[in-house]
Amino acid sequence: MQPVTTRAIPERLSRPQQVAEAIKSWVMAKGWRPGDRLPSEAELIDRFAMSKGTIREAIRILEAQGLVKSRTGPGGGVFVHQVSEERATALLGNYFYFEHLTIDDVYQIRKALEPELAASLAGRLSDAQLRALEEVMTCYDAPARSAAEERDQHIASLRFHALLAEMSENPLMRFLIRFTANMLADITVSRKLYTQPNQELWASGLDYQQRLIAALRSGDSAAARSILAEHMHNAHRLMHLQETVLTQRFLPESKII
Amino acid sequence: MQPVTTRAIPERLSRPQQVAEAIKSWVMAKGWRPGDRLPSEAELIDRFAMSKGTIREAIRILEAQGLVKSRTGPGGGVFVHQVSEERATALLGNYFYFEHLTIDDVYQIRKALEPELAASLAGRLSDAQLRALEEVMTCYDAPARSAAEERDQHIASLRFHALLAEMSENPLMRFLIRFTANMLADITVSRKLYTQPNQELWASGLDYQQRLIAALRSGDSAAARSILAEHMHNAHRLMHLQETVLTQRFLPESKII
DNA sequence: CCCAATTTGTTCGTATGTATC
DNA sequence: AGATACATACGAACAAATTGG
Repeated sequence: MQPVTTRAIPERLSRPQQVAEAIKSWVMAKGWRPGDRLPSEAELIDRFAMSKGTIREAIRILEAQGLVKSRTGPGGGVFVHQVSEERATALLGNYFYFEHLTIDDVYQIRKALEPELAASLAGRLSDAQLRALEEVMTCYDAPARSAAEERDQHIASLRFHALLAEMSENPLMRFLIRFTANMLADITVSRKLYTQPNQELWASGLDYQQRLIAALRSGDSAAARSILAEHMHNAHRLMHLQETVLTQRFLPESKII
Repeated sequence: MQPVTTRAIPERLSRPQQVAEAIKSWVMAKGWRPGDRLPSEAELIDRFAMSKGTIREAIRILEAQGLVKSRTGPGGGVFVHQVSEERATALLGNYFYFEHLTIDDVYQIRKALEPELAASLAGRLSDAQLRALEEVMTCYDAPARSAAEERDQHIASLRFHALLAEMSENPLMRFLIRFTANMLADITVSRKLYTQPNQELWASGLDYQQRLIAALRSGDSAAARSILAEHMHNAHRLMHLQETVLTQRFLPESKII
């Protein structure tokens, strides 16, 4: 038997990673905010006593995380950058490239969150906001007559929900609603050819947005909650009838509802 | 007046970013899975006709996103890697370093998700899983007598919820419950010195876990839902009494409940 | 234990591109 | 147009880590 040399944890970070972490702590400690400029490459090389290549790799790491952006030219350099919603969505999306999600998974979350969102917004929206919601609704006035039309309506519906989320003051709620909407928008409908669009089902949800906006305007949060809960139930059922499946792919950063 | 050359969008990607995206598409197209080896640095240099430095920066970008890992030595190379929950948590946490979250924000989500989680698990857990939950509960048998003890109980409670989430078959639910728990664990309790721990409040929630486990065992999902809803309400109220505040910092990848 | 092969990791000098003045 | 200040890119050499003989 050999005496096993227990290597505490072989999880040593590469030097660029160490430098990236160091810069991150530095930014935090100094309280630098988006727009502030980090020291130039040359200064970083001095301060960390690392070569240009290593420093550059460290900066790439931070850039990939969305924390900095760099510009060339005079007055250029590396700048602290607020992580964008797009970047955060893409990065989290990568996680679910491997942890496969089903339609049911996404709808379990939507069913829990969306009614709560609606309830929390009731009576708190301005006229301008309510009008903006009504604006997005226009493409709903008729039931879909083809699979393609139905899919378009679904996408439009997701946009409506994303807009609603945008009106929440809760950044986590905003992000999650929009993230799940993006996951659903990024699907392929592989419906059997003989399946007809289910008109009654959409008809039942046709006026839900009018009713929702009325509830939001009057401040009836219980009504808003139940209207959205009912709609989620219908939408989920419709996806099942369509035998919709989630595609597996890395979300491009650009694509956002 | 000069004829302005309208640069469509100055969002040109740097070459390492282009290479990183190309590799990502390549992995997707080839259907490579975690553990599969990418071509060696030398081969990538040939294939993309880029310098070593550029290729390495591209690999660093993918590594920062958690998509690949590289090892030195013979048999080494760059390998496709499943994005870990820790990495995903850290990356999403960066987003909320700038989009400040309040306790209320996090609890609005928890209040919506946790009862739904409990309901979905009722009647679906094995005896071993139920016993594991009972195991974690043990540190709850007495009300806290100091602020420190109360905080420890809170952390333990978060661990209980994380364990419960782990039993869900919904990867999105699993991630979100654990993410929010991590956000809450990463706080400082800045309580006024003269504030005493609120014993009645904890006492009211003392046996909630026993009742929850009973409901889970018997398959009573309505009961499970309402028990957890009630507990969330109490926990949220307690946090307010403690004047707890969320700290703003970049979450280290290691720290997971 | 040492040596050799393989692959990533790091350094440095130089040159190029880009934006500002 | 030219000078300046900055990031960006390249190439060759060397270092470190891992594996197998």
